[in-house]
Amino acid sequence: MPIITLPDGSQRPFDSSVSVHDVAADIGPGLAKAALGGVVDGTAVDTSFMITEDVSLAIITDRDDAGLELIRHSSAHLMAMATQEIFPGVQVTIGPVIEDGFFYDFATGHTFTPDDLDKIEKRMEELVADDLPIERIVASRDKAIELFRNMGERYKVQIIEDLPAGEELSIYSQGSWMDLCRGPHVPSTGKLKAFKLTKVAGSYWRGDSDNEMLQRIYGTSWANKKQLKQYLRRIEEAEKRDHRKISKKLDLFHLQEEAPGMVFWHPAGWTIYQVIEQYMRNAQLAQGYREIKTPQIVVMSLWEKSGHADKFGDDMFMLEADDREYAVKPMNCPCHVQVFNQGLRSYRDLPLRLAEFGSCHRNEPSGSLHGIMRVRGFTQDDAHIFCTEEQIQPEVSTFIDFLHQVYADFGFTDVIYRLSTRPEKRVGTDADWDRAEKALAQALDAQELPWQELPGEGAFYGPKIEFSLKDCIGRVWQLGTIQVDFSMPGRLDAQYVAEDGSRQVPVMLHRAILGSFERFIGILIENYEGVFPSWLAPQQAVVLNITDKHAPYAKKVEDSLKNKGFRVVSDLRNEKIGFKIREHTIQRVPYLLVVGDKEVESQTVAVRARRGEDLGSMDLDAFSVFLAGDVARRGRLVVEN
RNA sequence: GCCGGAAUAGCUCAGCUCGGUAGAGCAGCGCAUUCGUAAUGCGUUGGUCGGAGGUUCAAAUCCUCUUUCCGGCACCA
Repeated sequence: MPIITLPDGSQRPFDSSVSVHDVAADIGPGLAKAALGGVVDGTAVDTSFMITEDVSLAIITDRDDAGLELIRHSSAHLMAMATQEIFPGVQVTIGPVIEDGFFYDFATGHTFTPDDLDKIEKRMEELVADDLPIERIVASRDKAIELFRNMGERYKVQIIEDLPAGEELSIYSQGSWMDLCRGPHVPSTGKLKAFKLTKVAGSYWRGDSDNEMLQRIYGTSWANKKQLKQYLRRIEEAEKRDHRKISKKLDLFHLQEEAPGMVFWHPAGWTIYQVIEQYMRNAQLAQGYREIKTPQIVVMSLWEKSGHADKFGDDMFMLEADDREYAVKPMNCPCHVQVFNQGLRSYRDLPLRLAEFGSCHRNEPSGSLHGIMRVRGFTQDDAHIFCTEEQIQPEVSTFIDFLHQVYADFGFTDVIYRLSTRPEKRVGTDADWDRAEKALAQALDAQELPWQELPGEGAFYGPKIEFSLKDCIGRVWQLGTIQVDFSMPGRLDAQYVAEDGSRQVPVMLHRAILGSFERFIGILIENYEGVFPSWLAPQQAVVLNITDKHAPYAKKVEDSLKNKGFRVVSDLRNEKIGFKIREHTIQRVPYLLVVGDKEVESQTVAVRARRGEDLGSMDLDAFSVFLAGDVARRGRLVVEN
């Protein structure tokens, strides 16, 4: 006699056990048809799930996120079925749901082409039209192994073999096709109404590059065609924000074959870079950092001593001169320890915060390069804080505050926080790690930040917090970080004299806020879609004359604003005003200052914002005050577009 | 690094399937126009088709190698 409690609190008693579908039908025929699954006491289940006792139940339809997840998961199965029908011999592996879609990894000698995707998609449509019921079968582990072995599915067998013995497994079937799967799934293939296969790519079996490569087909799937269309449009729009495209239009930088992964900054891009660097320099000074500059190229023996040669040797650019081996620095830390080591340090000097806009080079794998987000030559807003163990937590907390202040100035709010903890191979005692991880976790918790732990992902020398942001199409990029290091100061003989006169090894905190200027600017471009707030805009205003006779006045306006420190040019070309406005609007110049007879006469400028808004006429002082206010606001307001 | 795709004028792209002397728009340059808030008109320059080999009477087009880029995977100190 199960009594079922629905999300609205109402209760329905039943005489005997019922399926989720039965309950939906009892509520209404519309819901029965729309039901894709259910949530029973917090667990997602199929519509066929039998309820035998008192439970709470929510019916899942395509209006719920959970419904979309079912649709995507079942879409992955549908794709796998279609693929195996068209390409016999293809083996299935895994096919999970991902953001906005799904993928399935196949093992096959055949290479999937875009044409194949069309064929598979077509077959999927047919299978949807057949409205095949999707059924759940429970089998023992041994039976499942036998079943998939007979089907020739070697990868599935491996997956099952890794599950605990004696476990009951579920197998889902649709028509003649079946797959091992935890489920749940939608009740029939007819529930899948709007999907599209988007791309094919390689992927390693079990994510391990030592294993064979599989072929992954990605797809997206939605509740209806309209949603699918909206999604495709959203992606199309998002791709317009791509920093590689915008940088060409705005002439910010370029990359070329002769220097893969290294940026050629153009005047406009370098202006942005310089503004950011100067901002960070001032901000760090205010936070008690001291700026230093250390060598680009250092002999190998230092990298051997620091441990870099051993662990990252393959990624370092080496060179030889006068029979000595050198490496271009991949990181700044060993050099910073050299600065720390000059002279005798006292506990009174701690925490000592040494900052450098350090240019680093790493020979990153060719396939990992990506615009200016992942490059081989980059500059970090790097700093190392030498401190005592007791100072770790306050330093980390202060740092997080500082980072938030900086990100707010750049208009970033959706920060992803991650704490990477001790890896298997590590240095330092467990007690050290306990304290360091706790210090980092407490610093995050103290600010009530939502963070995710990445167990085992810490550096060998200590745990770290990563601060990441997403790019235009949702790829996550790490920008800021703070890492605790118990190892390097000792390896490189850093010491200070403690209060009791003993020699102690300091702890070192590695930290960066922007991460690298290159990646940060890449994210910034995509975030603003090239419409930079005034404080970052390469040109803050352009003076436009109506005809030649207004040129001297335009020049005067330009000079006057330049003298006040603004980035201003005048466009005195013999072109119609509409033409010039169009060009500079496309170039995203925040303010266009038009000068004609009226303005010369009244000694003003007619101000137009890049969005097209007419801000009216102002005299130069008024405009200067206005622009200065705009600049001072930085990115803290949502900018116009 | 691995799997797949791509590379043609400064930019965006067509031509490649089926080999027969390389094309458009924009930009640039010249001339005219002196104009009030997102494209004035006319004329015109410009490419050994990423690079190296090969097949062929003939290669942007077919084949091989290679570089770089793009999408994933792996990596990311």
